[in-house]
Amino acid sequence: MSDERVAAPTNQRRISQRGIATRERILEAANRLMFVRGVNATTLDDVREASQTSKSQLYHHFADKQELVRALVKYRGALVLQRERGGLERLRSFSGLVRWRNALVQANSLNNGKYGCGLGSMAVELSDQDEQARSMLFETFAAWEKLISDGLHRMRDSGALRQDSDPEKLATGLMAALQGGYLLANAAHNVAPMEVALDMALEHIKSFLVEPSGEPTR
Amino acid sequence: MSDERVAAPTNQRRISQRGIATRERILEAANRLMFVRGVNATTLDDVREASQTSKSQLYHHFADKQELVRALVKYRGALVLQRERGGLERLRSFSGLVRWRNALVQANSLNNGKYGCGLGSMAVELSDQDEQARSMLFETFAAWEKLISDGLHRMRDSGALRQDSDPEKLATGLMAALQGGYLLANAAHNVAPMEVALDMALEHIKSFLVEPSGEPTR
DNA sequence: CGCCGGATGGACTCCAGGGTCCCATTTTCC
DNA sequence: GGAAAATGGGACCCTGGAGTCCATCCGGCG
Repeated sequence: MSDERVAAPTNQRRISQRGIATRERILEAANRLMFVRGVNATTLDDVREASQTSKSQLYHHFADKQELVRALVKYRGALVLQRERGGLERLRSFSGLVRWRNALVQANSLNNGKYGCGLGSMAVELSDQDEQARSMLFETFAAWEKLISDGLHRMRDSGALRQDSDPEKLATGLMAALQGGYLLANAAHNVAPMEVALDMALEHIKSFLVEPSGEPTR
Repeated sequence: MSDERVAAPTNQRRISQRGIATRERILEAANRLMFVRGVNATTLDDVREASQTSKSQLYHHFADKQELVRALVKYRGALVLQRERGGLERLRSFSGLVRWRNALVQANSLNNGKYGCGLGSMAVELSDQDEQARSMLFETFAAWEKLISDGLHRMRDSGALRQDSDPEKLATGLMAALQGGYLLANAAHNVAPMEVALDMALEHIKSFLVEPSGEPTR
């Protein structure tokens, strides 16, 4: 592709603070709306209204709706990774994982399980209709899983996890449990399935601890 | 709402063989198209064309698109449950679970992980925009999980599974792993994550077997 | 064999929502 | 201060796609 267009915030064009702020406001509004209604069910007029901007600004900052959505994928991905970095960067012990699990469950319980995972929902909605979005989401999932597997690697290196454990696979399993948990919780409007799913994954990881701290799970 | 309309295939109105066949053709086409493109990205004209019918027939059999979608939720739910009943009804051993896992993985690998689970995708796409669809999907997931937990109960009763195992929770965990696996596989266009996720869940169940058949997982 | 109501074809309506345009205002830079 | 570009407001255009309508066809039944 010799396409000059860059998904990143316009690079060569002069851009002011005000412009950046507007762009940010649009993304923030799109993020909120598309989180609760889904991408396809959210109209540009909704976004325009919620962001207190106008059509011309939407199209000034984004070529079309697809570009806005792609920008949102980046935006949301960055938010999630930033949040997750906070919770996982220093992961060194099993109890750290439990704390991480609790934070996710609590956050989701505030919505009674509704809406699911910002990334997971987009992945389902977009994977079959926008290859570029799909691949960005894939990358984001990979980065997220890496945060987890890095933590597990640290645990293995420090002797907490058995040498024959496979941090990458454990991380993938945990991520799948998380996403599946989000999905079932959303369908049920209830966090319970998400808890069960995460507990299963943690239990599985626990089984690789060098000295199991007591009984398997609850 | 004292609305008399019933979602079920028209009950009182007389209906001919030909009519039934047409209705079926429409659902079948909608099923196919919406599976690969998603519900919202599929138009009624697409369905009309693919089913070799006409607008008047679509609206003869379904009040509007939403009703068609709800009918599809039922239709697809019935298909999945029927298929799953085949694979799970006689589940009595761990190796039966493994066979079940393999069948799902193989089916999904035919698409390189694309499209995900027919029910899971709908759950994500519809849960936030159609309460009725959401609740039907929830019921279907519950029935599906019950097929699994019934099998696990049989295993527990026969002494294969430990008495202190919780078939319902194990089934939920397995379902979450399956759905999360579908989701990640779809984002990756690759079945691998689904395999890892299912293996994790099976490993977890294995840990409740009365006599573990060897080493934990691979 | 003619009648009736369901089944069907397909043209037509209508509007939500994506996308364009033009002019006003503000900022930036010389 | 003023030209040029960025930012902004919002009316307008236009198409896709949902939903309507009616003439015709068919098949079972008296």
